[in-house]
Amino acid sequence: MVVPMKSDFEAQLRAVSLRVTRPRLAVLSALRDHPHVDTDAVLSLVRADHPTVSHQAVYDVLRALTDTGLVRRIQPAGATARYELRVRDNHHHAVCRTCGAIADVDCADGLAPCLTASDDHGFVIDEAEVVYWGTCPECVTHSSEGS
Amino acid sequence: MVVPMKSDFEAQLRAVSLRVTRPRLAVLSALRDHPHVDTDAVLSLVRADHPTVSHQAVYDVLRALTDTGLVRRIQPAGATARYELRVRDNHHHAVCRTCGAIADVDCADGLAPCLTASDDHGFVIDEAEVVYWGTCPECVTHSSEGS
DNA sequence: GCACGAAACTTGAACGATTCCAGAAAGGGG
DNA sequence: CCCCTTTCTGGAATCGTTCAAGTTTCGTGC
Repeated sequence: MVVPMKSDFEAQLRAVSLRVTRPRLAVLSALRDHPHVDTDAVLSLVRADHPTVSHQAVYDVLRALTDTGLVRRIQPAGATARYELRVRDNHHHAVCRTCGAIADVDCADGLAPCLTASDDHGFVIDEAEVVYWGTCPECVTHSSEGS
Repeated sequence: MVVPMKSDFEAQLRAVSLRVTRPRLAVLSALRDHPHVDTDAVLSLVRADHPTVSHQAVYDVLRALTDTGLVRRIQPAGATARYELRVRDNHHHAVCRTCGAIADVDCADGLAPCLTASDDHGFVIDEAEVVYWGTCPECVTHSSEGS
């Protein structure tokens, strides 16, 4: 298993000079077990173990973790923010227009596709984010059943 | 000039069976003159000519126009929704992390880059949206000045 | 040119996600 | 073990967006 354990999270936090706190460890654990969850789901998951954690703490923690790069924020248009543990390979996401489900998608062109814009207008680009919009297998099935 | 005129907007609206109303023409004009504006800016622009237009009307119009494909909604993570007149070439956007400025970027690979995910997990993908995150020329200048 | 039904607009309130604030608690270097 | 700073708690405020009721306007058919 390559799944990070509690102690790993502790090391990761210290590595970016963040204090090791219960809420933070709980959030990291929640994200390890449930990728692509939104803030509310994180809160529920965290409270399963630590009922006293405030929603504000979860917002603070998620912000601190995204700012330091431990966690990646995904925010498809029109949906609430979702989070996943940051992994080095820059993979992208397929988002279902119907139910909002998110799946990981590896880069088509090996690494960092389209990272170099043809004409960048002087922008200094550090990341290319790709969202594949479509319909997930389940919703495809359901909609075809209905026809 | 290839800029659409009022009469063109009228034809476009009729083409998608939408009624031709003053608010709709005003919104289209505003977007023609100011690409990448948010709802609030659209409202201001529209009210310059038609002071009585309600904010709700602008939301309705923008929704109707995006639903019918006349207008494209852009919603970078953490920012409010922005809109631009839909153009056929599927171009993408460079977004400044500092000031939120948006610039059009043509596809690096000719058309529709990365539209085919390597493993789509059964998703039926109809669009690949690419956001280039970085720093715009102005913010680059300002930050280097400060150092 | 006029009336009628449906679509669109106005006004105003409600809503959900996120942020701000002040005070209490807890991490961790000395 | 203490103190200072960071973090957390609780609650209110904010922002963008949407919902709802009633009125106006578009555009088709007479």
